[in-house]
Formats: sequence, structure tokens, C-alpha cells
Amino acid sequence: MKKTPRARQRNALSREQIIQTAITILDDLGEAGLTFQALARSLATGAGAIYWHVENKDDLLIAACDVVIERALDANVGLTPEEEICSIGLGIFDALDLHPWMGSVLSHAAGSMPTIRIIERIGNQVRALNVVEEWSVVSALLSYIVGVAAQNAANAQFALRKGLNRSKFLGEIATLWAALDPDQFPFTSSIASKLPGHDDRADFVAGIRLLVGAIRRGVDDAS
Amino acid sequence: MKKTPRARQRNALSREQIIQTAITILDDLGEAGLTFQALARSLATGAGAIYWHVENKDDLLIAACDVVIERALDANVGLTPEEEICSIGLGIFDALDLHPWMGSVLSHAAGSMPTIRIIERIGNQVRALNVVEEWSVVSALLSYIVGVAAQNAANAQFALRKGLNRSKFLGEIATLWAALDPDQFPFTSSIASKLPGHDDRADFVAGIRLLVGAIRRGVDDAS
DNA sequence: TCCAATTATGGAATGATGTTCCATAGCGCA
DNA sequence: TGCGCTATGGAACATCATTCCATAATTGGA
Repeated sequence: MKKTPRARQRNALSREQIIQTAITILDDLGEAGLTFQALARSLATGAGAIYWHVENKDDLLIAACDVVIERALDANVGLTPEEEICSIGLGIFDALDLHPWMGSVLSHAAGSMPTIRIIERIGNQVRALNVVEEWSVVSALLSYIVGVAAQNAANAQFALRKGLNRSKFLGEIATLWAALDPDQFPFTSSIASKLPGHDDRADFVAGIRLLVGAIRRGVDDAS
Repeated sequence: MKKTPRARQRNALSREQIIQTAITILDDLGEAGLTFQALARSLATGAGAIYWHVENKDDLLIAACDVVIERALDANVGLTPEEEICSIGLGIFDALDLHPWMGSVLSHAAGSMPTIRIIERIGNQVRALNVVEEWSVVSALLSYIVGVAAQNAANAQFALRKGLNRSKFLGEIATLWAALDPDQFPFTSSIASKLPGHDDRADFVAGIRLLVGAIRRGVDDAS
């Protein structure tokens, strides 16, 4: 037996501890706030020591993302497949809203753990719907959910970096859009006023329902 | 009159020239390849000079993105609104596939020019459909199109960075997924084999058609 | 035509970051 | 007690974006 992971140092530095600390820093200071120096300071150690437990920054970010995603997905059961898919989507939307740094991580984490977890949850519900092209449907739902949630998170992150709250941020964009040349950008300039009061979360669910409804209809048509 | 933008230096350094060179570098070397040093070398100047024409790297990236998006959107006319929306989506999908670096730029460019251009094009078509909740619909389409296209581009970028071509990359992920514990990840492990042969572009259009169809149906139901 | 102001340049400095290196400390085991 | 493995932490390194600054080119006015 070579593998005896018993107590090592006095104050053991563990991968889990590193990931948790990273999440705290990311939540508090945003994506740019997580540096190996800051992380080392928080953990009262040096940057080099962290690399013993973590491959590199990407590895750390994906691991952090995975922890949060796992938590976000463990709730909701006993609903219809359609409602469950909405619930999964909302769970991810809210998680990204709370942890905006996850957006860019999820985008660069193709095929890795956090994505797999989401696919698995959606996939099981889609399978329960007896769809023919399972993977196409799951792929579309995954892309929509992650894509929209990430977009929303990016706005939050952007607002945070500029020290504005969400509504101030949307107000600034609205002002910008309202000032556009109405001849060149008739639609965008006309829609500007509706931007601040807009409920992104509600539209997000509406989009999922649209997709799920269309899928359901496809199944019904075939039968 | 203070503003006389006539010929300045012998070999004038212009914003347009900088942006074009940046696009070339981004296409050739990927996102990480664009540094101010590399850009200065290509332009036979110093890094400092570039800052006279460009605010910072984000500004440059957004401007580069805008040029490509503008080109990608200037085609197609004379179709039905539904088909035009599909066509716009495909234009963006293909542009991101050809220029994978645009994915992360578009995600961080909320409310700025490239996004405005897309919204404008989609918005005009949606308006032609006489939808009640215009902005909600446009918002959903925008998110889906940019989200899915960016996700696809991220895969391409990731594959590029690992020196693999697209199918080798998908094959690697498929192997990874196939090796998952079937008890813990029944869906993902079962779907692994279908990953490499999968046509993302076709599914992308299918998703748009699903959304557009649902919107259309909503309009018909109301009338 | 010459001069001062403005516009523009390019290369050197700055500061921050991810990552690697390395001397050494803690710990289990013989 | 000493050998070897696991860990540690801080210094060193290379790379960037960005800022600074001395100075060149150009222009508009006297």
C-alpha cells in the first residue's frame, strides 16, 4: 500500500480547500480578482504550493465551476420532464447570476465535468420524452441554457467591473441605444426604452418553454 | 476648422489598418496570438503608437469583431422573415466558425456595436412578423444565436490550441464520455458514440426553426 | 518663411500575472 | 536514526497590457 492519504502536515492544504477559497475570492472580487498571489495569501501559503494540488488556473476554474454546478443541480425532482427541464435551466441561470465568473468558464469547458453534469440531467429528461433525435435536442437545450445564462452573467460581470448595479448598467446601454441614428438603426433605437424594465429571467424560461413545447409537439406529430 | 484629417505621416498608421492587421493575426494565431508586441511588429512600429488610435485591447477586439460581423450580415435579402432570421443566424455561425476568437469577444460586448448590428437585423425581421413582445423574442433569438455559435467557436478554439482538428477533438471527448461510469452518467455515456458524427451546424438551424416556428404559432394563435 | 502648437510615433519602463524552480521541511517507514 | 516520498513557500522567469516620454512630422498662423 503506497496510497495512505492520512493526515499530512499540521495544517493540510487540500484541493477542496483551495477550490472553496477560490470560489469565495471569485464571488467577492470577480474573475479578475482571482490571482495565485491572492489565493496564496488567503491560504497563508505560497503560490508554488497550490500547484501541487492544482494543474493550472484553468483546472482550478473548472473545478470551482463544477462544485457550484453540482450544488445547483441537486434539487428538484418529481416534476414532469418538461417542468424539470425548466427547473434545471433556472437552477443554472440563478447559479450564474450569483456567480458571474462561471459564464466564461462554462464556455471554455467543452466536454468537461460541469458540462457533463448538465448534459446528464437534461438528457435524462429528454429521454423520458421519447424524442427520436435525443442528442440534437439535448444539444440545443444545453446551448440555449448555457448560452443565455452566460450572456446574462457577462452583463452582471461587466456591470460589476464598472462599479454599477444592474439597472444602472442597463440604463447606460439604453441611453446609448436611444442615441443611435434612427435611420440606420430603427429597431434598436426604438426598443431602447424597454430595456431597463425587462425581466431577463422570465424571458429565459419563456425560451425554454418555447423549445420544450416545440420538441413535445414534434413527438406528438410523429405518433 | 480644427479637424483636418488629411494625409499625416508618410506611412500613416490608421485605426482601420490596425484593426485589419489584428484580424489577420487573430485568424492565424488565435486569441492568444494577438499581443501588442506582435501587432507592433506586424505594423513596423512600437506598441505605444497603437494606443494613439485604439483605447485598449478590448476596444481593439470589439472593433475587429464589428468589422467581421458587419461583413457577415450584409448579404441575404428578399426572403421571408423566418428564412431571413435563419440566414442571419447562419451568417453569424459561419463567421464565428471561421474566426473563433469572436466568440469570447461577442460574449463580453454587451450592448456595443457588433451586438447592436445583430439585434437590428433580427429585430427588423421580428417586427415584420407582428409579434407582440418584440424585445423578448429578439432577446431570445439573439441569445440563442450568439450563445450556440460562441459555444461552437469555443470548441474550435480549444481544438486549435491543442493542435487537433475538429473531428479528433470530438473523438477525444467521445472517448472521455464513453469511459464515464454508466451508473452515475447513463445518458452521457450512452450518447458518446453519436458525438463525432454530429452536425452542429444543422442542429443550430433546427434550433432557430424551432424558435421561429413557436413564435409564428404564437402569432397565429392570437389572431 | 519661420515658429509654436498639435498630432503622432516608437521604444523603454512599469507593474501585474501565470508558471516553473528549487532548497528544504514534514512525515512514514525500515 | 536515517532514507525517501509528499508537500511547502518563496524567489525567479517570461510574458503581457499599459503608461511614459523624448522627439519627430505636420500644420496653421504671423
